[in-house]
Amino acid sequence: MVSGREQSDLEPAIEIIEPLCAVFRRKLKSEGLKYTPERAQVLDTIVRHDGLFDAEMVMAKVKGTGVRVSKATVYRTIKLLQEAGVVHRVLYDGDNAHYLLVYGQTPRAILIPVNARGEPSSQPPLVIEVEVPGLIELCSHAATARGWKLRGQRLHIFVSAP
Amino acid sequence: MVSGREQSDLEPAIEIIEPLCAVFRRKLKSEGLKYTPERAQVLDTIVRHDGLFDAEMVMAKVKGTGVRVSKATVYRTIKLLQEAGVVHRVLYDGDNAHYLLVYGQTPRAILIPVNARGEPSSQPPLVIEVEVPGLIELCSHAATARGWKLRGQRLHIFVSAP
DNA sequence: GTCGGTGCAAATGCTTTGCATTGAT
DNA sequence: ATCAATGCAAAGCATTTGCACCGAC
Repeated sequence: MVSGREQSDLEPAIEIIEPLCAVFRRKLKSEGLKYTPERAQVLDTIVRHDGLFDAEMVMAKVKGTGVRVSKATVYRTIKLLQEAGVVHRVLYDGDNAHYLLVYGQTPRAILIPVNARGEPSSQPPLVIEVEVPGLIELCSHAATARGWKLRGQRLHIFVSAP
Repeated sequence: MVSGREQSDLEPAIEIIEPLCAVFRRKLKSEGLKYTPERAQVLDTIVRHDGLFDAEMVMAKVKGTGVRVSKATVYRTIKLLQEAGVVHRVLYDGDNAHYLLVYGQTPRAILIPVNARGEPSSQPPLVIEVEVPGLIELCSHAATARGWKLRGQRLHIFVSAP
């Protein structure tokens, strides 16, 4: 039980929307782009959504707010957010792209439900925080040993019903 | 320098094509499907290719062998190979699906070159074997703790030029 | 008042599918 | 001989783009 939280899946978002918004606005300004109500609404919707999301989800949630945003703008805004480093694209099955809001730390792992054949199931994937001791050092070593620089890592864990 | 190997990128494939082919034929037979020259050629081409591949690569390589195989058949065969557990689909950027030949063990990690912005670069990803001590136990624990069974895991390591 | 932004619809590109013909068992 | 497989071309689908009008700076 978490103390002092009324709406557990909304509160965390509120706390981080300001810095994220600041990063986004800074990126826009630095490129002579504009902070429009549509872009604000898309970012807000994404921040309030916990876990992975895709363009369709954002479309649907934005529609609920009364702000009208087109498909094209959703895609265009997500791309801008990626460039700002606020959103990462995560592909975990064959249908469509999913995205992940990141603030500061990159999340540790994604649980991806699959069926017995290893095909993605209809269940949504789950972003989890798994502490893998020494993982970053190990990845960093693997990268530098091959002449690269580590930019990030993500662990995909495929799971099925027991 | 590897001793006793004349064609380093072809030899390993030769050793494993037989068991893989056997698995594939067993799967086909068990479902009343047929082992056709086209399917044989696609599997052979994939086995001879080291690392990740996509449909286009297979198309191009098959074309070089003289056996004529259509795009549709390549896709259909890859799907069958996935069902047989011989090929895994791996998505690492937004353009098209890539696949990985697996025999026995699941490979450890994939190095994914990205640019400074985190976007996928034009460089092809690299399948590497990284030993992460305790990783499987850790994934297994993360899965079972949430009521799932571990089916596999894959580490994506994002790298860029130093 | 200027650009850049938006919505719409058309375009794109990978992947899948319907259908008539071909071929493995 | 039968029933599935193939090739082709058309269909599907997520994502992108061109363009005319709109609005943030």
